[in-house]
Amino acid sequence: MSKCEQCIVREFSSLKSLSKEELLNISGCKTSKTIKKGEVIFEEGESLNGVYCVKDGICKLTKLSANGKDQIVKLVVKGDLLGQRSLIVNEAVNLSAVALNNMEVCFIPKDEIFSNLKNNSDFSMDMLKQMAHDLKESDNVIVNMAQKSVKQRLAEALIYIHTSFGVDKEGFLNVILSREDYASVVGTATESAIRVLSQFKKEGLIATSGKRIKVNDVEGLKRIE
Amino acid sequence: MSKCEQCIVREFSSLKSLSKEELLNISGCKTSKTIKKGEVIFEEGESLNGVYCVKDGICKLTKLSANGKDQIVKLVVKGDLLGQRSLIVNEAVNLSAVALNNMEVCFIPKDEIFSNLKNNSDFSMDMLKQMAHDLKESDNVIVNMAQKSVKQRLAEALIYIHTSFGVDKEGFLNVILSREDYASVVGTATESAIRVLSQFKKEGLIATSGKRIKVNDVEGLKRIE
DNA sequence: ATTTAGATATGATATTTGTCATGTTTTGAT
DNA sequence: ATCAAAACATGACAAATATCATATCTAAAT
Repeated sequence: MSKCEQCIVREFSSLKSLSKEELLNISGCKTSKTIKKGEVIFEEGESLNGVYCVKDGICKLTKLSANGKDQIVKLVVKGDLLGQRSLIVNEAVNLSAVALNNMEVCFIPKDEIFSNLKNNSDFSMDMLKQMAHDLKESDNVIVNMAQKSVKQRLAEALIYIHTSFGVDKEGFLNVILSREDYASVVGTATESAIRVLSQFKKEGLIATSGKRIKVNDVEGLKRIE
Repeated sequence: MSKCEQCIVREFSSLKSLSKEELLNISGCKTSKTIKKGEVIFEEGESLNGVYCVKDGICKLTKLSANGKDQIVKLVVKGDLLGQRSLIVNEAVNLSAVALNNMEVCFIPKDEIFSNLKNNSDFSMDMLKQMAHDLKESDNVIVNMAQKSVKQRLAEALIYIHTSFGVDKEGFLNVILSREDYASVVGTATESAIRVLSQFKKEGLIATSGKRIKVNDVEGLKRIE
């Protein structure tokens, strides 16, 4: 079993303040897991007995709305933890996590996290910082949802994915979402998302090949009203 | 100067895990402040050197959107802390705080908070819990904004204010918001908010007297589609 | 290579929401 | 009590978005 201490992901994650001994403890009780594209890591309402540390791959966090549609609340990458929020308040998770490509995750049991929170104030602080950051992001999302048009939201989603997750050798976005997923990110009907993407394509702001999307003109997307 | 130890607000707030000594320290360096209805406590972009503990009154947290409209992100009551998020990540505040009625707040300097975070893991834990809770709330708001109609959002806002902040002897909501504020809570045009409220009134779901609103039929509001 | 379900695309139309104009009511200051 | 400014209200219309229908494309399974 690989050691957490040597995991490249560690330096990006909230785990960076843990000492060698603490990391060894985690290594000893963690379980690695491979998750295939499309598979569910956990589902809204489930109780988790620990957190997942994302070693590789990308997943979406979704929440089921009253009208039966899924809303994508966040995209999660390498280095992020999954499930820490619900662990801390000791509740069932409020979001579902679904892999968007093949993933490598490590499951770290609850007790391990709590004992480190209790004994290592730097770790607590990092966790606090992570949550404070997430909270700020959430505030931004709320304002965007409330005040911007579908076109603007979709343009921003494309820019966000472009800059945060990067592109492959051909220039296509590394994160591949279905049109339905895009609709679910910006909170609109699938047809509306398709229409707006078609328009962006006509205007040369993006190019597509199947479900792969290439962002040609970030500045142009920023100017969308 | 009044002592934090005796402050009724303490038991509701994240400060509840602090020891007598820690509270005495805070008492010694805190400053009490009276804030009048409509006054700004802090503005988006400002740097805070501490947090505000709300002793009495209600305020709104708003964020200016790119189109120049304010979005109300959260309503804050007795017992809540203001500014802890920005303190923890050491950034300027991302929201403005404006009093909705006369308020009593205490300002607690940064160092005091940090030293307690470092030395009292229960306090850190309470802070984490508070943020985890806020994060869950934010997720819910995001989904509602993205998936529900203005009518539904306004109905839910009324229910939320009704149940969370209560009513006066005559049955009117304790929190008095202008129509513009309601629009800003649900993310719509002021005229739209006015129209929907008028409709709710016609349907007998609410009653109004000036800007005061009485919720007559919570169940009816829940059924709004 | 063929099939076929699912995804993407687009038109037609309905519904929701925003904007502008204008009138009325409320509120607070004098 | 009076007045002005702000808040509230409502109509008419425009724009954005959703919904339904249907056609085409794509990718995975046989």
